[in-house]
Amino acid sequence: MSDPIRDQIARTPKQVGDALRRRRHAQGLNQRALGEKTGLRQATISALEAGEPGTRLQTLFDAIAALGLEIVIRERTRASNEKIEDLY
Amino acid sequence: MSDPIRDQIARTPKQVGDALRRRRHAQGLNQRALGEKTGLRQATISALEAGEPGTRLQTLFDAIAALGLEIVIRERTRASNEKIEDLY
DNA sequence: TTATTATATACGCTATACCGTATCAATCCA
DNA sequence: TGGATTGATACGGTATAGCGTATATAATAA
Repeated sequence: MSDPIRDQIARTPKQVGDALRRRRHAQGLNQRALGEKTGLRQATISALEAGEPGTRLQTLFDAIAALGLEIVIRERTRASNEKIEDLY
Repeated sequence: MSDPIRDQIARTPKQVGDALRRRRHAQGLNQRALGEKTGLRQATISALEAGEPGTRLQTLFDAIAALGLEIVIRERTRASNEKIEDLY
């Protein structure tokens, strides 16, 4: 089964931003460094991590790639429902 | 482990679009119907599925939610690398 | 505290998403 | 073959992302 530690479920841009920020910190990078790896401004990384809903998909995938991540699209599960709700 | 049938790996907006289109078809919906569920135009669904890189994150999550899906962010794996490369 | 680093925010600019509406093109069946 | 459905594309409009640059605030270390 999937790894609940390293697999981050996201249903909103905000949750995506939070997950990316955790990954970036785990790699010891600051926003400027990630910006350099992706060709994006530090301010753009800031907006992405803040969960700005208007962020472009390309911006997300630029960050995903630079952090060595990938996205999985799957059906919502009961288990993941519960975990998500715990966050509120 | 994760389900390779239902879990769709995406590293690009195009792959996201392809995955969403498969899910929509599996649910017997057309773009207009999904547009109504999400409050988006049929043309916007078309662009999302076409993998337009400028698509807004909110648009993605509107569709994700309407299709009963969720996103997982995880580290790239060797296995998933191979699967992705097989597509080309 | 003070210096340093990290992140958030601002301004003017260009590019483009998404809107409503409409049409065109392709696919599907009867 | 021909009508219906589906998806792609167009136009003028408004809203906003991301740009370079700069600064302000926040967090951390000395």
